[in-house]
Amino acid sequence: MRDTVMEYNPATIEAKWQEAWGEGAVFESDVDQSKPKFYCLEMFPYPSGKMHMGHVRNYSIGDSMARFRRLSGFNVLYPMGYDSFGMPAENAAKKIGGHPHDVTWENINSIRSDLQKMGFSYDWRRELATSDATYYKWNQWIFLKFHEMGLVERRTAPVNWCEKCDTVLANEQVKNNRCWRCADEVRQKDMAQWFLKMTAYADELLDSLEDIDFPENVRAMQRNWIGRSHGVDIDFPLVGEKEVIRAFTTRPDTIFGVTFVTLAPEHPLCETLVSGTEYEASYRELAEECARMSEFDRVNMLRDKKGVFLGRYASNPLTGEDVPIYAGNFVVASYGTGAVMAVPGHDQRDFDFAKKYDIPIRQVLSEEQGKEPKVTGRAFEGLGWMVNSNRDGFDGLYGDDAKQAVIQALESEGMGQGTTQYRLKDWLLSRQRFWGTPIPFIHCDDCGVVPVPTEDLPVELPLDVVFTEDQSGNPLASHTGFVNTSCPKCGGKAMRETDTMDTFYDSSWYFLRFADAMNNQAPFDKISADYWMKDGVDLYIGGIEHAVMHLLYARFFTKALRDAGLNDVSEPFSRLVCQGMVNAPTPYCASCNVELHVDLEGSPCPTCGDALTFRSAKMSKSLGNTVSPELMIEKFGADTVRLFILFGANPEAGMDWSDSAIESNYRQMRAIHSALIQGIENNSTTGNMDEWLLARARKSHIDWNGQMSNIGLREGVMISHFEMVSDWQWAQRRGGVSRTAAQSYLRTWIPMLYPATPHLAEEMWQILGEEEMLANTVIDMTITAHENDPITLGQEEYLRRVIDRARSVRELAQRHTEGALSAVIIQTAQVWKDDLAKKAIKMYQDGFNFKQGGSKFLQTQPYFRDESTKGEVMQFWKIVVSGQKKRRGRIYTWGEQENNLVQTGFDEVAFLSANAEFISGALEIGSVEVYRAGEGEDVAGKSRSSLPLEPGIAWR
RNA sequence: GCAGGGGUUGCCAAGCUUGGUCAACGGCGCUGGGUUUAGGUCCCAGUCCUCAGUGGUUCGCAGGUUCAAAUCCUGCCCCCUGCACCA
Repeated sequence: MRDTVMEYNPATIEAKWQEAWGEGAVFESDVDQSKPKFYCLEMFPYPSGKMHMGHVRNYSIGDSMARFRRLSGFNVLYPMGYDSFGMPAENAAKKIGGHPHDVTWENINSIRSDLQKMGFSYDWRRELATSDATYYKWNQWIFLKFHEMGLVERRTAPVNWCEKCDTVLANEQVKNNRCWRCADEVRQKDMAQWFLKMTAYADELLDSLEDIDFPENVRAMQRNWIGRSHGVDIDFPLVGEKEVIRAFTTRPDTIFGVTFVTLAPEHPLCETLVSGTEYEASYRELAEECARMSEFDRVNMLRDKKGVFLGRYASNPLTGEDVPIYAGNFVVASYGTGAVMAVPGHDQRDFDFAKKYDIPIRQVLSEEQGKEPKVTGRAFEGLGWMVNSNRDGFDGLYGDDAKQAVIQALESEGMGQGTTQYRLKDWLLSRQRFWGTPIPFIHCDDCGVVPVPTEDLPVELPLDVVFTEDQSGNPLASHTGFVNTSCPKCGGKAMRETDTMDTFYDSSWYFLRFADAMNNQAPFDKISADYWMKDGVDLYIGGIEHAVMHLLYARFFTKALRDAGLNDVSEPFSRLVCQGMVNAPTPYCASCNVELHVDLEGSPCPTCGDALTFRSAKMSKSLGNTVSPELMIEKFGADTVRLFILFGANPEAGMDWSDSAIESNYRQMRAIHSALIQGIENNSTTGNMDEWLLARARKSHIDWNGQMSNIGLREGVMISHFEMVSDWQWAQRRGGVSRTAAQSYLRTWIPMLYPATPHLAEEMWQILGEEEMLANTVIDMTITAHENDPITLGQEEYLRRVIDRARSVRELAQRHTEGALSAVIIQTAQVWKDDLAKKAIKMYQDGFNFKQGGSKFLQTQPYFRDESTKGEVMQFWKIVVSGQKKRRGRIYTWGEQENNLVQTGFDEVAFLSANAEFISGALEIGSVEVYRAGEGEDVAGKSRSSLPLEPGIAWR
């Protein structure tokens, strides 16, 4: 046995335990109302081939937490699946002339095998792939449910079209007018599309954001995205017409400053107003210019605000005053009403516009109460006191009062309506692509658009489709077997809907499916969902890139499904952790500010010819700076990779890949391994360090549990994988421990190694003689310190400090001494110092006022009356109770350990003498002399500076 | 412009919510020593300045509060992320 366990051989033990876990089905968990649950979830991967470092990081964090919670007695749900619909598979199929189904499964099988090699503790029974009909059937079922609830709408609207992806996109999926996936420019197109009415939940989505434990930036992004603003729709009657222009504003308090009205060029009224007039030509020019440009370019050139007068006037509903109507290139048709009441006095943009076109500027708010507004050459946009109102009853009102007064006046006169606007739009979820969930509707010439009856689900994607590179459009549309069907209502000939769902739909409820993944009667059972999802997924880990899209959709789904009666929970994720990126060194040109491919390492910059330096950049294929997890596992083992990932940085911080760091972590694993072996083989019957080592174990365990409970993985691992090794080694150097203590230490330590490096922990646990796997073990997390622990730990720290201080003086001492040093002389504090310090601590704890009563107390002390020591006593007292210069008095700085030592009358001389041999070894000095100051020669005058716990140290 | 997050001793990075035990955890790098046939591994020590030690100057910059500030307050500078002529 000895030979097999002496060497750390990760390949062997990792395979062994992965198999044992699988055979024992130890990670399978079911609803158990008697146990507290912990639902740990990672954003499931899109199966794009191999597992990459980003995945490794994400899942290493999750797996450690899942294992930690199991160890603590929780019933843990920890599932894994694949977000396997989507375009890359379809595009890959086109390239190789295959079917996305096959491409997808090849990738899934590859990723699954990678996941298993890392030893992640998933309940594999629950594995799912969204491209399976067993999953997407429920997508369709839910869609029909939403349809019943009135949340589904098919309507023709201008939508975002991506040419390259050959499909429409949701608003959330367009960044800077570019497709989030392929970065191709998106253009607007009118199409009949399917929408989910997410706006019906806008308020709840925004308001409940306050109650969930999301990172602040994610919350801010969602808040921003929903973009709720309170205001009022105001009707400006067209002069000489019956029609009105409805404008939305959040600043009704500025209504008396309106000097013109601006319409979006796309506003239908523009056309009506100018048609056949002298203003038509200039309007058309503007409108066409705007239409020609993509929205992106339009935004970019909007520094140049442009507008044209439309030749007509509208009247201010509160004053009857006529103001000109303009069309402006900066007014967005899709926000609010597409019309803006312009107040140049209090809106900088309107101000600039008014200056340019010579429109009057009127200030109707004052910055200071009771004063006239200042003329500053720019708009005052803050809240102020109303002035110059062309109507009684408004001047002097401020802020919300002012706004409310105006809204009330408008409402009572039927000229306006208080309202709330959102930036959030309904979710456009239809896609003109093959590899997605078919939308379960049928088009019938007679009956219109008819839902597929639930008993006919799933509407399956055909497998007999040939994909080719030159193909364009959706192959579903040309698959007659799929398209041709009969109408469920009238039985007549009908056609299937060929649009499929956005893949974000699939991931919007997969966490609920995981709660009851094998269910073939329903998407999930309510009891299971409510058990596992109570208060949401307890820990959800994934990338920040889904802050708005996935996380918003999932929140919407959970609420909508709740209203459908499928579950009780309202928020899917109670604690969200966005793990940081994994970066790696990349060639970098400082002058050009570009990161370059690793192949260019050592060459000059291809653009400017400068020498390249290195910089950390996100691992990416295009830079070639990726590191293959597979290779690393092969080289160092999964446990080392996991340790590196967890110890390298806190979950939310970015981390840099480093070859030397992973090697150092591998060394650490070996150090742990050999310490464990040494511990297991220890047969000593005596042990000087028993008490100390076990006290350390208790303290480490308490700290570790605290850190791990709060996802402080880096700190947790530092304790379990670093400090505890050092403690073990220190105990060995200081005289070793007995078999009993070693065994006890290992029984505390090995389980602590388990969350981060489970294979090694299981192996050692078994060698230790335990029969039950750690995977099946619950350990006591309520370990507390023993009463004597502070003293035990304090003494050892005292020794270390004495040695440290001796070392730091050594060099200086050498300079003052001729010849080699031969002895270190340690003078501990005089008895009276110990006594005074003890009293001072007690007095401090009793709340004694040292400033007032300090010197009076001193005078009662015997050693104070002795003229020869009086000065020293004074000085000492000051150091102890008030400190000197920047350093506080010792009574304040001593911790629990020090206080305990001083108060229990710790005998420093006896302790140091007993350890003289160790000290002389550590300091590599022949002789160690210890005595109380005054009881031996006062070498180098150190007796005076000796303090309790800080003996005077001299060299000779 | 708006919003969110940051700037800590060579690098990475704790701590700052609940001011004092913070010259400030830990890792990397570097230096020295030991172990080893050698290299590697491993172990020990050092790594702001000064000094036979309880001293000085540090935690983006400048002020302020306090007996006491990396930690609280004010202003400024810089960096990152998201949104953006949103009325």
